[in-house]
Amino acid sequence: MRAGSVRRRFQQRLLTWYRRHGRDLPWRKTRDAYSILVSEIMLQQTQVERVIPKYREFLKRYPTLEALARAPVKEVRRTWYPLGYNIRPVHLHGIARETVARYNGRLPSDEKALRSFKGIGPYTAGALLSFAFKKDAPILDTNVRRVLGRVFLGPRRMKALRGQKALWDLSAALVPPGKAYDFNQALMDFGATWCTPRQPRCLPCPMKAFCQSYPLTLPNSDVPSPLLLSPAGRGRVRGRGQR
DNA sequence: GTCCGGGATC
DNA sequence: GATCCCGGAC
Repeated sequence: MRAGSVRRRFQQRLLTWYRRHGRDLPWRKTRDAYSILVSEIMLQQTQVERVIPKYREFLKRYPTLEALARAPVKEVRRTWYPLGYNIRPVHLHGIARETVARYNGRLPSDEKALRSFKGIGPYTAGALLSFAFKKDAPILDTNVRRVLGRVFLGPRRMKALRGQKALWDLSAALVPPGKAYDFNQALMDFGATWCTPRQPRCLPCPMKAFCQSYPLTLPNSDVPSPLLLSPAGRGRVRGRGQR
């Protein structure tokens, strides 16, 4: 199968999967860049279920970037509690103030300016470009890394991977022009709810015909082999992941 | 009780 | 690579 063909099938199948299985999340109902920024900062290292109520509370208290910029940072930290990683509200507040001071209150929509803010790294920049500004930008977080690694590379080439550039390039090559928003949201949902770290749903997976990791069996879902349980075996076992 | 997962910073 | 925080899996 040619690479371009796999790419198109992946795009098409992912978007079809998303129409049926995509999550209904509050930050997908808005076009307001500031609201999307708040959601993305909250979603760094924090699960969706914990973010949802705090996202609503935060936006009620600070409905606009200007309102957030006016607030004392100490109060913003209190509002943030108990989401954790408490440098994040400080960064978010700094982004709001800097945007008011340097960008006339409008979040910049180019990557370089976004990355210049503390608290916006490679992932969040891509998320803002595609989700808030509807640009054809790639994203790469651990969900996406896992999905693309499994489907396009397989375990061998994944292991051989050094940095992340190859996966960024792959993510970029996959974005269907004009559909980055839906496609990237779909990638996130697929990684979070389907192609999960543990017990991925391989059997009903729409990608299994061309997935480089199908069928995936995790080390800890194996039936314990007699070798591992025997006295001779036990002495040589070093935790999970034996090959 | 311990381990795993998860972006950005330094 | 260490650090930040916490929920959930085991």
